[in-house]
Amino acid sequence: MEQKTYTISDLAKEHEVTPRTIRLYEEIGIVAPQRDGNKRIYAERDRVRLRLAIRGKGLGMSLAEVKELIDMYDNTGRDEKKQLKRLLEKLQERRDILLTQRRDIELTLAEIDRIADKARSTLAELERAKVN
Amino acid sequence: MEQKTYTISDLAKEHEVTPRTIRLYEEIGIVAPQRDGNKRIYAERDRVRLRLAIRGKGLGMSLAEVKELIDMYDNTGRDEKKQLKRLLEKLQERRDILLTQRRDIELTLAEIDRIADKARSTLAELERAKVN
DNA sequence: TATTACGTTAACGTAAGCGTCAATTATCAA
DNA sequence: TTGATAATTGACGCTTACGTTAACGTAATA
Repeated sequence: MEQKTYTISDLAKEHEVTPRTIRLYEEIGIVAPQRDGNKRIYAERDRVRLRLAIRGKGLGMSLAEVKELIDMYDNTGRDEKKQLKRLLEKLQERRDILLTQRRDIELTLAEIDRIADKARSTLAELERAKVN
Repeated sequence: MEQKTYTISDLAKEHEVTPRTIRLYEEIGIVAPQRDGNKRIYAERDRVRLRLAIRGKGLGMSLAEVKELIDMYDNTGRDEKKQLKRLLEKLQERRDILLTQRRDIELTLAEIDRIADKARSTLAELERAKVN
């Protein structure tokens, strides 16, 4: 089975980030491309990890947190009990944070809808009053 | 109706931030306490805005974005059409972002549950095998 | 009165997350 | 061969969001 590969600008365009960003993520250890001379060759695995990283960032995680979490995704299997327990703890922590965030999003969405409704009705009044 | 007021450390403790943070938020315009001599006196309005700010931060907003959004919460009423339309646009933008975030949270939660299940069953196997 | 707690401003420090050159190399089409 | 295009490695700079002294004032309490 042939592996599909990507250049840095392939991934940059696809994810709407700059190459600089991807190189930074490599420095941190989020991606680990192969080399063809001095060109970086990214595998599907890198692509997935990049996507996960960007998603995590969008949720407010630091790159360090992102790396930790993503490494865990890859890490399943062949682990000692201690590692596995640690993994489960970490997952639980992140889960709690995500649940809090989801709740905060619901709260904020509700606020926004409330404000928007108000604004729309005020606007409608102005229209009726012909205050253009 | 008497107004309840708070000191900076009241709010700091309640929201688990340092006074330094609250003073920074004042500089930015998120809160605007009264003064008693050179002591800051926070009203309920400040408390609400601080809470909203912290919530927004937890969702990955910058303080500038937070301020913009919070100001809009306060701004309803006595507005011209143009302002109202601008407000509605901004609310829509933020709404879209929140919906994306919510979806990303669902995706991440699903991933976490998948990994956790796997880890738990691996752990159970190790237990059975008495590899302690 | 001395201590403790809490408040103030001012200023420097720092980690994160890139942007932005600069100087260079490699590739590919015309 | 000559550009044009894309890639590379530094290296410096910048913004955000605070932390962390320092140096000092005030107010209640022992």
